[in-house]
Amino acid sequence: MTPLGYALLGLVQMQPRSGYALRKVFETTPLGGYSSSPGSIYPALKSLEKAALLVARDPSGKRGKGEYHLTAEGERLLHAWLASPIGDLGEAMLRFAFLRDDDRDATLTFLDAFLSAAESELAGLEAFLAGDGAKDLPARGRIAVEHGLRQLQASADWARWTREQYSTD
Amino acid sequence: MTPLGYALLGLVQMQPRSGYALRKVFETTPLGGYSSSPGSIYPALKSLEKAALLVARDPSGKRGKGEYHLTAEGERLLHAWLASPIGDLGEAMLRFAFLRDDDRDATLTFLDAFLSAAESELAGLEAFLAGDGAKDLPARGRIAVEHGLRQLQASADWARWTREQYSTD
DNA sequence: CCAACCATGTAAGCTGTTACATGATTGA
DNA sequence: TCAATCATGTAACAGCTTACATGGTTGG
Repeated sequence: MTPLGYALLGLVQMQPRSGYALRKVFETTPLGGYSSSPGSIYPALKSLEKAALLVARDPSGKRGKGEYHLTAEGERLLHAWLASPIGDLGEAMLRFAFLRDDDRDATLTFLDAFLSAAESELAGLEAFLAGDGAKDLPARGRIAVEHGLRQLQASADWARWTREQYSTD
Repeated sequence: MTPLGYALLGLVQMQPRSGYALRKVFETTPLGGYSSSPGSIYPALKSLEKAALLVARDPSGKRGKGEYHLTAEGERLLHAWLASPIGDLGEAMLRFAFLRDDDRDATLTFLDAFLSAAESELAGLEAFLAGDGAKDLPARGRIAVEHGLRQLQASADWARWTREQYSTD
């Protein structure tokens, strides 16, 4: 399963949509970073259908092939993904976008894990700068790494800020 | 040309290196994000060689195939890339890492362009949040977009901070 | 001498990009 | 009626990932 696949499952879970409607979401929102154009979305939908994670139903009138719905298996897979340990921070943000709105516990757990991951990556970059590995990079490389540090700090800040919004205690 | 290709050209321009040495750089620095393992690097080197952007020379002793050097064409292409207009910010950071250390003008030009690009993306995200496009995203989607805003702000801050370091006036 | 590292590759498979193709329907 | 948009696809190609394969050399 690719990120695009999970994004499609997540959008369909929010509400059943046709392939075209899904395509539009990617064209008109920042989700667009995960795809572009029919050439990726339709084949991806087809493969999700073949894997029995989605089904197309109820063509209204005779146009198109109807709207996609999650199968039980698709739902299972989506939730497993949402609950899986955090690896890549970018993928984690995609997951966050599809976390259930009402599940405060899952949200807080996620944010804690996200924060840990960001802090651990931060520590890694700092160790790299402190060590001698940086000698293989050009002089500008260190400044580029500084950019990475700031990005990770922003991620960590976001996690702390968001956590406060969600914790009622 | 892929980002990996440019990264290889840039590293070779810094100093001639063998395929193995290049591989090590990717394994031990944050540049690793652009590649992984022999399966991508060696084929990429081969294609750069076939395109006459790199040549392997001077096998010291009989081990390996020697070190890669830039051809005139390779150097031309690398510099064209370094000077090209900024599209993707991630790719732009890779370029920054390989900008010539002594070229203050190019650096300042780059940083200005980078800042503009970041600010323009910021404006885009803010417009998206203000508009009605956000209705297609789940509730958490807006908070995820907030993360994107913070990332772009961090990029813009980095550019301003770095610009100050480099401007002597 | 044996493990670790030097050093380079190949092959299968999946995904995504780009570009093209098709036909229906709606609004001006 | 003509352009735009709805709606869905296919085909060629490039690139990366994973996994496997192969030998030489150095250090303990």
